[in-house]
Amino acid sequence: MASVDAKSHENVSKEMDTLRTLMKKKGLKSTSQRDELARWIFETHNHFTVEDIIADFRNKGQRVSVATAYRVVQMMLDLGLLLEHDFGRGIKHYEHTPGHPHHDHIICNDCGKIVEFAEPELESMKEKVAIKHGYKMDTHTLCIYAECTKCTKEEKEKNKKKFAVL
Amino acid sequence: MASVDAKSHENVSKEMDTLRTLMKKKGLKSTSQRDELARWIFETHNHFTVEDIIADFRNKGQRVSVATAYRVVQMMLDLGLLLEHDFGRGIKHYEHTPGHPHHDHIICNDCGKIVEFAEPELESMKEKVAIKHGYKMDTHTLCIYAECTKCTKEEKEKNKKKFAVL
DNA sequence: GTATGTGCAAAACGTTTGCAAGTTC
DNA sequence: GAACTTGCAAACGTTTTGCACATAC
Repeated sequence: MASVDAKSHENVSKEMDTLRTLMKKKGLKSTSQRDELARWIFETHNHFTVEDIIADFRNKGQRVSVATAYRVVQMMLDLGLLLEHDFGRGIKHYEHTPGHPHHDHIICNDCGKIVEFAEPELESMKEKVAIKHGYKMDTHTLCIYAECTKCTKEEKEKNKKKFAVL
Repeated sequence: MASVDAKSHENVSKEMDTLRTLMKKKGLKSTSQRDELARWIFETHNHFTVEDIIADFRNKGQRVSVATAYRVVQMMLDLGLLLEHDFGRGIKHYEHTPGHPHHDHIICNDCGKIVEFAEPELESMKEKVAIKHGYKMDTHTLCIYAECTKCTKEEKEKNKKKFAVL
C-alpha cells in the first residue's frame, strides 16, 4: 500500500529539519521512535494508513508500538505536516504535505484504487463558492467515486456491498 | 441533531410508497420496525447519524434496537434512498435522497456545523474532470472545511483537536 | 530532576454478526 | 411452514487511554 521513492531521499532530511524545528518550538522532545516514524512518513509518497506503517516496520523486522504510531501521526497532523482523509470505509488515510500541493481524489468504487489529480480551475471555483456562502475556506476535499477501467468483474462483485458509499 | 419538517408530511407517504415498491421488488418484508424507521428518515431533512435515530426514539419513549436501525439504514442505502457521508470524524452521516438533488457541503472546523450548497457550474466541472482522467463519474462528494462566523472562541478551543481533519 | 514520551494491555468507539425466537407472506 | 426479520449480547476493527517505566533536556 505504501512505498518509498528513492529519488526524493534528499528532500527527506529537509523535511525532517522542518519537523524538528516545529517540535522544538512546541516543546516536543525528539526521540528515536519519532524520528523513524517521521522519516517513514516523509519517504512515503502515497496515501497510507497507520496499519501500513506498522506492517511495513514489522516486515523489516523493526518493532513499532501501535500507540506510538498513532501518536506520531496525530502530532504531525497538529503540526500541519500531514493531511487526513476519510475515504468512507472507516479507515483513515494520511499523506504528508511538504512537496505535495493540493489535489483531489478519484476513488474506484470497485477496487478502491485512489488516483490524484490537480485542477486549478476547480480550486478557484471552490474558493469562490466558499466566499459566496460567507465562509473562508480552510481545507477542502473532493472525492469523485467512479469506476476504474481496469477493475475485473470479480473485484466488482466482491466489493459491491463494501463500497456502497457516496 | 435531526428535526422533523411539518410541511413535508404529505411527501413522506409518497416516499414510503416508493420504499415499499422497491422492497417488494427485492422480496423484502414489510415490518413495523422498518416502517417506523423509514418514516423517521423521510421526515428528517438534515444529516443524521444512526445514534441520532436511536436517541430520538428513546426520547419519545419508543424502543429501537440498535441492530435494526443499522440494518434499515443499510437496506435503504442499497435501495438508493439514502446517501452516506463520512465527514471525517469516524461517524457516518446519512441523508435521504428523494426530493434532495445533489449538493455539496461546507463543514465548520470548529463547531462541526454542516451547510449544504448546490453549484451547477461546479457539478459540470467535476464531470468534465472525471472524463478527462478516463473515469465515468458515479457519485462524488465535495467537503469544504471552513470557519463558520458564528463559532464562539470556546467552541473553537474545545474542538481544535477533534476536528483537525482535511 | 522534572517534564515528556513510550509500550503494554485494557477500554472505547461506532458498527456488524451469530443465533434463538418471533413475524410475514 | 418456509423464508425472512428481530433483538440481544458478543465480536469486530480501528483508535485512544491509563499507567508504570524509560528517556530527553
